[in-house]
Amino acid sequence: MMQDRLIETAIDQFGRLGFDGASTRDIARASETAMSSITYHFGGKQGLYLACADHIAAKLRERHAPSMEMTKDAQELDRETAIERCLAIVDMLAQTMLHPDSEHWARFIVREQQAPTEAFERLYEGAMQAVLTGVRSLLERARPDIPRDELGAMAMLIFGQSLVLRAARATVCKALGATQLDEAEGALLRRHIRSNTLAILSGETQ
Amino acid sequence: MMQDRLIETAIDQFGRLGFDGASTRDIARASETAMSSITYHFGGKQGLYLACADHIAAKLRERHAPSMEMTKDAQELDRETAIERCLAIVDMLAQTMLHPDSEHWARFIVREQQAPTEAFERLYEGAMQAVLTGVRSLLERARPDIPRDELGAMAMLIFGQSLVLRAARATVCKALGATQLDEAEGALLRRHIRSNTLAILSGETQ
DNA sequence: GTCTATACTACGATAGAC
DNA sequence: GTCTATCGTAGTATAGAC
Repeated sequence: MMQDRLIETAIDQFGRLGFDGASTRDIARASETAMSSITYHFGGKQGLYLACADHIAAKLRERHAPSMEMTKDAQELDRETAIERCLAIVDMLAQTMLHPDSEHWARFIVREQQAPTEAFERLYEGAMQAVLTGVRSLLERARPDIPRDELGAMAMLIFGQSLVLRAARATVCKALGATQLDEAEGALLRRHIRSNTLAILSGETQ
Repeated sequence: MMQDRLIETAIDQFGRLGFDGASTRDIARASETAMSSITYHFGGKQGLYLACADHIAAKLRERHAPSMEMTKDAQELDRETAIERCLAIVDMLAQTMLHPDSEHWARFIVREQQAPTEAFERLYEGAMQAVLTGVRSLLERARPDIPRDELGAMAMLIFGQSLVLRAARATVCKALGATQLDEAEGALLRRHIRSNTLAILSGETQ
């Protein structure tokens, strides 16, 4: 399908060059079609951009479906199980950030975070919101000492350890003395993320 | 000075729109000068871009000079003092990420992280490297159980909690149910960053 | 040093053939 | 549904007046 082909290419180009930097000419050429196909299928550059956001949200939702399953019965879990599930979800997120496939669309998302447009709403409501809500309900069991309205903040701070692997990838590589993050570095980082998160979640219950 | 005026405007525009999205016409107009001033002072758009990176590095270096002072004698510190200083530096970083002034240049940096150019080298060598090295030496005292070649990774993961406040600002706001991060949200986040980091640094020494 | 004027290139959108 | 051709706009760079 030509539409998917265009979207895949566009996510890469938009992520790399930004909305203005990317050119519909180049996207069409790389997809081996005419520029006017974009007008036909998506109505224009803006329409293609939003279609990219929807596509990414769907991928994300699919990828984190197993994590979501683990948060369904959060209310009934004991503390240790809740902690263990949090660790599993955080590790899943870390793996996503380390996975080469995430390179293209992660750039797209990070860009939207800086200057949110309608595309960010689609990303958030289409995928992020569910993960955030799920983890929040697990944190409620794992850290009953924390007020409920502060759990969202805690979730984001914990996620930060994983998100930094994409959002500040260049610096992470420098810090590790590596040119890229492959199997060895990934394992090391995941190990530390796990033990750090465990330390945080095992914190005082008062 | 017209050069500074152009740089300030350019950091904002480049950060917001990316290298291609920003236009020298607009930057010149917003700086109330002619477009050809950019050619004269910086040689062209690319030169202006690199000058922005140098300017940001200098600002960062200045801002974190006190933190750097605290890492000078890291070798001689006892564990508790090393931990306390780490917490202070991490809090300083969090404050930087929360400070409204960082909005403009933080966007610039995050952009460079995604697709590093020569500007990233200038940012890293001009400012980030020193902070990273300093914190690594503190971590060596705070967590003697961690192999030395893994301390860079640890530093970045800990920083991640603060960096996420800029890199994923839009999602952080959603998670807090806020439209922006002001005094109240900032205090809450800093408090949790501190206690999370303390939990991590107080970890097993084997 | 700073301006105006201009040359040249590339962009997105669209009309119309097939 | 996909192509080619073209229009109008906006980009950077540069030459030359002051």
